[in-house]
Order: sequence, then C-alpha cells, then structure tokens
Amino acid sequence: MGTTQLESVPEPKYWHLRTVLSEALDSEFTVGEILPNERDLAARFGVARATLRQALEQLELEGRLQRRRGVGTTVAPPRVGVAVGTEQHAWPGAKDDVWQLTDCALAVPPASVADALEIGRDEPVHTVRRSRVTHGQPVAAELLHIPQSSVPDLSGIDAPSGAARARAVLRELHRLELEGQDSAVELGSARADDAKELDRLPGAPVLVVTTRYIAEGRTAALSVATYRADTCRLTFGDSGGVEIHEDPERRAS
Amino acid sequence: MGTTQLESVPEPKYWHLRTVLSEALDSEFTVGEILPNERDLAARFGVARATLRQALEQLELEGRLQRRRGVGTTVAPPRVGVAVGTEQHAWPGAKDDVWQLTDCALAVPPASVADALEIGRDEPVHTVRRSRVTHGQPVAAELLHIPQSSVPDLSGIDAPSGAARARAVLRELHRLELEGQDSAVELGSARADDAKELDRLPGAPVLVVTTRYIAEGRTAALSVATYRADTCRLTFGDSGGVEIHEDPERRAS
DNA sequence: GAGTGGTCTAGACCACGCG
DNA sequence: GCGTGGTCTAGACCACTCA
Repeated sequence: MGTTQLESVPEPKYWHLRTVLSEALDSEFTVGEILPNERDLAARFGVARATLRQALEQLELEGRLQRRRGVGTTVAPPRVGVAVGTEQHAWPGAKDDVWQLTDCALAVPPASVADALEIGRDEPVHTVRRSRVTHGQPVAAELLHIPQSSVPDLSGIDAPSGAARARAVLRELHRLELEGQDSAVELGSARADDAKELDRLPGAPVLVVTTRYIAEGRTAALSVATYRADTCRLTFGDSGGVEIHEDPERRAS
Repeated sequence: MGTTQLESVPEPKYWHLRTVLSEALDSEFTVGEILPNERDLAARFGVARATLRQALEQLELEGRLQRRRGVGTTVAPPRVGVAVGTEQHAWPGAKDDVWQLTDCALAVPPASVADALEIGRDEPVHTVRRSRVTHGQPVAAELLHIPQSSVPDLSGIDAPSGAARARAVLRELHRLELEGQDSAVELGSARADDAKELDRLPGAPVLVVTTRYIAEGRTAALSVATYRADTCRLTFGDSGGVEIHEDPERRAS
C-alpha cells in the first residue's frame, strides 16, 4: 500500500478529505453508525462545510455513506447484489419473479419508448408499474411498456387500472413465446416520482436498465427499470447475486 | 434559450434550472455546440454560479453535457452503446477483442481481488492493464487479475513487463477451457490513474464492471473494468450495441 | 494573457424527522 | 422546537487551454 507521498500538484482538499474519511470508515466505524454532523466534521477538519459536503457526496456516490435529511449521516452497509439478467430469459411477471405490481394504465408513451417499440408515436401502450424490494428496502422502480399488439385479447378485463389490470396484461403477454431479450445499463438521475418510490431525493443517481423483450420477431415489450445506484450492484450471468465484493474505487491497488 | 424566468415553485432552483436547460438543449442546441460560460449563464438566470453549476452537474451526469476546464461546456453526443456481455462467453484477449493491451506486472493485489480469486492475500497475481477505445474516445480502463495458478507455464517469457508480457500471459490463459463467466455493474468514482486514462478528473462517475471468468471449477481470472459513466451505455445480451436509445431521465413520461 | 471550468470560503435560510 | 442535512449566495483564487 504505502503510497502517500509529496506531490508536485496537491490534490483538492475535498478529494484528500474523501480519502481520509474513507480510511476512517474502514477502521473506526461500523455499519449503521452515525457520523458527527456536517458542521462539526467541517470544523474538525478545518474546512468549509461546502468542502466537507463535497467529500461526503463522493462517499455517498460510492455507496459508503447514507445521508438523510433531518436524521444524519450513517455508514452504509455493503451494496446488495441484485440479479438483473440470467442465462435463461423469461417474461416479466413469470413465477419466482421478485417484482410487486403496483399499477397499470393505457397511455401514449414518450417518443423514445415508442421508437424502441417500433410503433407510431401516437399509439397508446399499456404501461405496468412495478417495484422491487430487497431486504426490506426499495431498490428499483420500473415502467414496463407493452404495445396493444402484444396483448390483443384483453377483452373481458374490467379493471380500468391497478394491480388487477396489471396482472391481466402480463397474463396475456405470457401467451407469446419469448425469443430473446437484451439489456442496457446507464447512469441517470431519478425523476421526482421514482425518487419518492426509492426513498431518495429527486436527482439521486440511479442505474437505468433498459430491457427489450423479443417475440414474433419484434420488440414485444420494453422495460425501463430504475435502480438505486448507491445501494445496488447489478449482477448479470450464471451466478447472479453471489458474493463478489469488489471495491468500486479500488483504493489499494 | 429563455431568459430571466424562475417563478417561485416548491422544487429547488437547481432542479428547475436543470429542466429548463434540458429543454433548451433539446430545442435550441446541436451536438458539439458550446454553451455560454457559467458566469454568463448564472447571470442570465439570476442565480449564483454555484447553483447554476449544480444544474450543469446533473446534466453532465445524465450525459447531456460535457465540460472541460479551460475550454467550456459543450452539448454531448448521445451515449455510445458498449457491448460488455454477450451470449457466447470468451476469454479476454480472444480474437475480435476490442481492448488494447498496455502493460502487465506481477504484484500482490488488493484484498478484495484476492478474496474474489479465492487465493491468499499475500499471493502475487499477474495484472494486465488494458484500455478500450471507441470512436476515437477512451471509454474504459481495465485491470485483469490472473493468479499464477491459471498460467503455470510462463517460463521462457523474458519481457518483465509491457504489452509483450501481457500478450504472453493471455496466450497462456487461453489454454484453459472457459466454463462460464458472470458480471456485476455498480457505480464508482474514478481513481486518479483511471481518470487520467479516461480523460476525466479524479472522482468522475464511472460504471465499474467486475467479471469473473470460471475455469476448472474456480475463478481463473478477474476483470475490473472502469467505464466512463457520462459517455457510455453498457449493453448486455443478444444484440449488443444496437439502437435502443432510452432517455435515462425519461422526462416526458 | 485572457477566458474557461474547478475549488473553496463563510455565511444564511429552508425542509424534514423526531421527540 | 431543535438538530439534521439540503439549498443558496457572493464573492475569491486556482488550474488549465489556447490564441
């Protein structure tokens, strides 16, 4: 390890502070423990509160800290591994699915969704809202867009909205044969409604997972799932959720 | 771009500003165009520079803007899709691999890497450094950790380091039969050296992809790849890199 | 050297959770 | 009502790029 040396160009205070705090978290704090408040910490390190906050923001982004207004700053537990892709593809809402259905509505989607579904921009689609909870914590909010052509036989469904309607839409969707799926992950920021569902403030960093479900040679459904970036590690592949715990900043290499 | 309007709303100024700027980017700017400088923009919207910067930071996180010290703020192109997982698993460095080998060294890895490789914490491993370039831009830096037990037959390799040695190590690794692999994605912040390679400042948000390569019933290699979160969309599955372009903030839903 | 974004300060007030 | 983190201000200076 031992890398701390004089540098021709001094690093920013907040960055140095981040390192110092990070090491303190490793050695002197336990998960869930409450840190001193920001004003005290800033005074202790002899910096302005804004500078201290910059360091805390970094650490929060890295999943080391959790801050809550009106409460305080606590040491975060290690990120939870959340399986988002498995070897065997499956429709959303298949059995042993971890999502909770919350709502369903028929409406015209944003243009980007219409384009991905390869439908007209004025064509309404069924949009199922789901949420995902792990270890008692909300980790993701999802909008699942299903064009009417994928579920043509929805007659006899009387529920105009709500979880009952969502179940009916998914049941219809499952009649199609799933031919494939692919996903993309990118960084985003939580809109107000997602933020609320994820128990975060608007603008909080999220990992946006966009999944296309292919059936009958076309995109039969499109999922846009918003995961809390601070608490989640998304796992893909054979052994979803199993213990890798690589440190995302790799301080000690 | 509108002028001095900022009506009193319950939402924070910087958030509203972000929305206003985002809409202006959609309608009044083209990719690569230079925005007015921060001092002018702040004055135009009647806010302090720090507040304006908070809005710009959000937009940069979302991949809408690119800021460079000494130069200015420009409108970013859409994120590039980067394939990081395919249906057919393959060793790193196999043919039609997009990575550039830069270096290789034998050293004791960080504890987290040793644990993931299921080796002793004092055992040295070969660490290959690679970088990935797309469309002329650096998008990722990787450390590939290979325990000595995976490449037992490295005699006759004289190069003590450098790309030549890296090639030799990978060639040896390919003699094993790859049985499986799995990946995890999480948010991190760039260390100084990765930041330099990615042409970003330290602490820049990155997507850290950790991949375990399984051979002979154990973890034969561990890759920790750091992707620029502002410019990349990581794709998994059948049709890596093909055109989905979901907006990560989904403004218009 | 001029102009840009990046860092930092020392304050102020606000919104929220909880007793 | 009090303490917390969240927002905001109006400055200052630094580091960098480029003509």
